[in-house]
Amino acid sequence: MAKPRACTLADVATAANVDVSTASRVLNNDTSQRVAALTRERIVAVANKMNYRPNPLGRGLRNSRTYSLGISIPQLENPVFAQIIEGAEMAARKHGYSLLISHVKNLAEDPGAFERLELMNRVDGLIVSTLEEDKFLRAALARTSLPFVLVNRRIRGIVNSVVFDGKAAALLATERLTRAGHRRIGFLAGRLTGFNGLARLRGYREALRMVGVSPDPSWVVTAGYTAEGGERGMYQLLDSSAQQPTAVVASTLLSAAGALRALHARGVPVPAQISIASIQDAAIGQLFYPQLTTVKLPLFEMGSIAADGLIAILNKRGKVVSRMLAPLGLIERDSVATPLDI
Amino acid sequence: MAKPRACTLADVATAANVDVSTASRVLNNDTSQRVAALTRERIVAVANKMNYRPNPLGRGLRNSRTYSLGISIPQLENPVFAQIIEGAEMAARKHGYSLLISHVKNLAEDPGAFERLELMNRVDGLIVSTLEEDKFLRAALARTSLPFVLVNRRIRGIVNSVVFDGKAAALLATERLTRAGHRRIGFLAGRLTGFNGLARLRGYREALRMVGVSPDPSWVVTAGYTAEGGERGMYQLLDSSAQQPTAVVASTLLSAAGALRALHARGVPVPAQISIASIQDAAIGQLFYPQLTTVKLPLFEMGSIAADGLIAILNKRGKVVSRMLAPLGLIERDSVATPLDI
DNA sequence: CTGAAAGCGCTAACAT
DNA sequence: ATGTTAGCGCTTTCAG
Repeated sequence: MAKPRACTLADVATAANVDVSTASRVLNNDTSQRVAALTRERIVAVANKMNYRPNPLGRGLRNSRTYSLGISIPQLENPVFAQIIEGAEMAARKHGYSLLISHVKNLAEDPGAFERLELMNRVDGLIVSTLEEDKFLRAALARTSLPFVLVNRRIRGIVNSVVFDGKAAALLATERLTRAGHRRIGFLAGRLTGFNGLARLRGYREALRMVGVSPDPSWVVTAGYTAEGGERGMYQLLDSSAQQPTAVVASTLLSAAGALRALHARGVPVPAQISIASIQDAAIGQLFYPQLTTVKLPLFEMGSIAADGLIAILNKRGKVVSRMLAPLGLIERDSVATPLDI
Repeated sequence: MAKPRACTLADVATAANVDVSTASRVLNNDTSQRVAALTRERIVAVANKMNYRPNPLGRGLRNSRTYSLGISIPQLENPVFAQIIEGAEMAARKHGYSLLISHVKNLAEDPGAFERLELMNRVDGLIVSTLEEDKFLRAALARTSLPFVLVNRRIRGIVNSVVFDGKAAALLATERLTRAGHRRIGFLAGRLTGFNGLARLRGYREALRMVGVSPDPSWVVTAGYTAEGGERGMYQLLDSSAQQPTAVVASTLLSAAGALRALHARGVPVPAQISIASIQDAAIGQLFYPQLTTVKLPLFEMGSIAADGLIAILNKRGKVVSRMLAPLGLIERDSVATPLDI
């Protein structure tokens, strides 16, 4: 109802019969100087009644801060990133920060993306989620002097990062398959280099070793982070191996979906002939056919921890944020069955 | 490479041996006062060399503008909205604006969402995409004095809106089905009130009339905008009608996906026994099984036109933006076949 | 054609 | 315990 006329600190101060500086002190809980309890209450009351909101521009100009964080996301259409964004947004808002979502499609071709966020948008810090190779990420990061934290990525020499335990996640997914009786299990890797790719590969291998299987190298295939990659990878698995796998672990939801598409195209029944378990979950996992059995990841938490940590660093309340979160467990749906030939 | 030291207008002015006011005039193409061609070139050259970017805070404080637009989105996980966002972001960036994406889940429970965007984030204008009922939307809009444009929504008394031609889209989808020979066609409506719901319903009816069919009311079912809604709607269609439809038009991708799930659960083969055509397309349309035949919508364009128009209004270069865009055509995939009983 | 100066809203060092 | 003041970076009268 109340027409939100721009109400400034000066308005509040006048109405409360104090100087702006006093009002500022009170409203910022400045402890360095005491102010009479009565005055304080009066100011707070007036500010509330007038629905005062500090102008982030004035405040930002003064403090050289914008109270906004940038989050760089590689795929807007991928629902998995929506969870990271939601987590980051919630945490940012809790601290009075806002979140600028930036769709950074290709760091290799556009290495100035972060620099733009710094120079043009003046965000105070960066939450970086990316699928790019290390060298491109490093190059883009080198162009900015902004504090940042990596989400779902760990690279040498960069300490601020929030990741999930990829090995544990892959182990969970693969174990689900071995538990069902599978022994010839394919692996759709995102990439076979770097922390993320390697961790998941190790989890996959360990789960196989635990049941006495030494994985055939031809079962491991690079599929990238798209449905097309998953589809190609699945075809490769179907065509190349003498001993066709009876089950597949997919590194991401999208590659699992792509694999499903390849399987449908070939008329391979899932899970009757080939089972699939995916690392990563999102609501659409329930919309594929069959509905995907997945490992649920703490994506929301990663986003919120990254934002929390970044804000702590900005406010000198923290020095680093380096976390590895455990997967949230297995979501049993319909893409896993016992192998035919057991 | 270049460490982006914060370079201010004063720095540029000093380096170019002019006053900040002159530099400001040149860099803003201020035509009200002429400045020597030589000085102008010198300033521009220096600004480029120093990689000068105006500080949006200083500029914003002075002009009471933030040069940022807010876009309110009801579902972050729904890939369809990603296209609107991308369009809006592109257009905003082209004009030097940035886009603040705000996930507004529930306007009914949180009618202050837009007001917050105005007061706390100080965006200059709002692009509003929502699935809420008119009255909640109106209530939330009434709380803010920001200029706004509705995307994918047209309601009485509000002129700024960018929509697609829902009737044409529904017609396209339904016609695809009648062309295949279907006559008993169900319709999963989002809602049966308001511009959007009604337009699509009309398109559906018209397509049926064109082949001499008067639609049975029991074929039309309200499914909302979620997969769950689509699933429920499909069950309803399957169970309630004496004359079960041989095909279904879904108002949205998500409701189509939900319908698919219901059909799979009942063991109904798609498209052999029941065909589906969906209004709305996104990349995941190719990941469902069967891959969905859809009507492609100008979602990206709607986002960019909305942003363009809003910025024009903010800069007094325009008064209103009111557009209805034609659907982008039918994407033929695998969810439509000829009916069994023809 | 260019410079000087005020002021947007806010905070913090410095008075009182 | 509270007020005064300067200044963050920018644009825009107003002078010259």
